[in-house]
Amino acid sequence: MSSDPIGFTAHDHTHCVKSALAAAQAVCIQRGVQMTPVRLRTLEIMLEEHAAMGAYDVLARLNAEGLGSKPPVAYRALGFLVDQGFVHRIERLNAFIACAHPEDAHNPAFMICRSCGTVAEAQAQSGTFVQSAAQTGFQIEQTVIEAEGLCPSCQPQVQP
Amino acid sequence: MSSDPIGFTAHDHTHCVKSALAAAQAVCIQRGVQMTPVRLRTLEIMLEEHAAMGAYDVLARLNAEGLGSKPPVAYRALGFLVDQGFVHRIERLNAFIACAHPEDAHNPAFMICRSCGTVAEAQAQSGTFVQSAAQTGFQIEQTVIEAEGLCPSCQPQVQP
DNA sequence: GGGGTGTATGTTATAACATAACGGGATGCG
DNA sequence: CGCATCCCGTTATGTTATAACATACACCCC
Ligand SMILES: [Zn+2]
Ligand SMILES: [Zn+2]
Ligand SMILES: [Zn+2]
Ligand SMILES: [Zn+2]
Repeated sequence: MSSDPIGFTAHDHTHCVKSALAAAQAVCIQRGVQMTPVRLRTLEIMLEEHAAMGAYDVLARLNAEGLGSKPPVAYRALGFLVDQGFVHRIERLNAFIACAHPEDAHNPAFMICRSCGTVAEAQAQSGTFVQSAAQTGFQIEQTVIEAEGLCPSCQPQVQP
Repeated sequence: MSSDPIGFTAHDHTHCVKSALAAAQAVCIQRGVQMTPVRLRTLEIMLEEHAAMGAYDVLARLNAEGLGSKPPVAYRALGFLVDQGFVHRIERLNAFIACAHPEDAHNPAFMICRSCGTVAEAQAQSGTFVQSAAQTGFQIEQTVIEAEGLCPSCQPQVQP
């Protein structure tokens, strides 16, 4: 049983990988899309790592297991997982991360620590930005909400 | 006198380039930083174009005028302009765009039309996302707010 | 079984984006 | 002058992403 950080708080992590994989497979069956070995293993890697990974990092892991060595292999698997909502893309980092709560559809938002690189997923709420977009007649299909800063662990301590 | 789209509405555009350049130069003097020829011309290009441009697009324009042909020239000039707030980076597009209202410091937000590529700049307001970030103790330094969708001109018309 | 269709993979090559590192010229200052 | 700093130019390389083409396989229909 491992205890790894998710978000910025520690949590038991071993079982959630397995359950997330099982849930994803169930969703794929329900949607009539295929969770193939490469896609499944890619998702498993993302879940185990539980951190932002570049496509080439993922590719290296896949390659080490004989599942493909060329960029399109990783990009296609990641593209599928992003389309299905199991993985999110972090534009700011040109990287990917497993969804922290894939239960239901959502607009993700991220907090990226510039010091330790940890990425936490939150919910994006519709603020005045979305309202003003609607006012101008712009039809939003997708939003990118990413905040960069310092996570609690990386902030300078006030009292020594 | 030209009339080009800014945001999603037409507007007179000729004079605002000159005034924005003058304003930027004044700000540089005030801050004690140098608005050099390469930087100035880069900003002018961004203002004239008034659209998201890749660094290599900018570089091509600079090169055509003998102002530099190698990537670092463009990236350095753009980096300076971004640091000073005259230009914003669009993460989603790996591109840059001149600030639409550089008068005062602000957190920009963007609406990106996936059909025609137009990018409009809006103001990012602190919504519940920022609040929840504060709750978790995350200290935000910078935000990326980008919406992708269809601009008014590119939406399918309801009535023929 | 043969033939058509669609999806997923594998592979090559290249496009597109970005930076490290070095050297040189201008400027300012003690 | 000697030195620091900033800006610029260039070489080389690193990093991220996709176009384009070929192959494999499952599936359905006849
Ligand atoms: Zn998510
Ligand atoms: Zn941190
Ligand atoms: Zn702006
Ligand atoms: Zn449009």
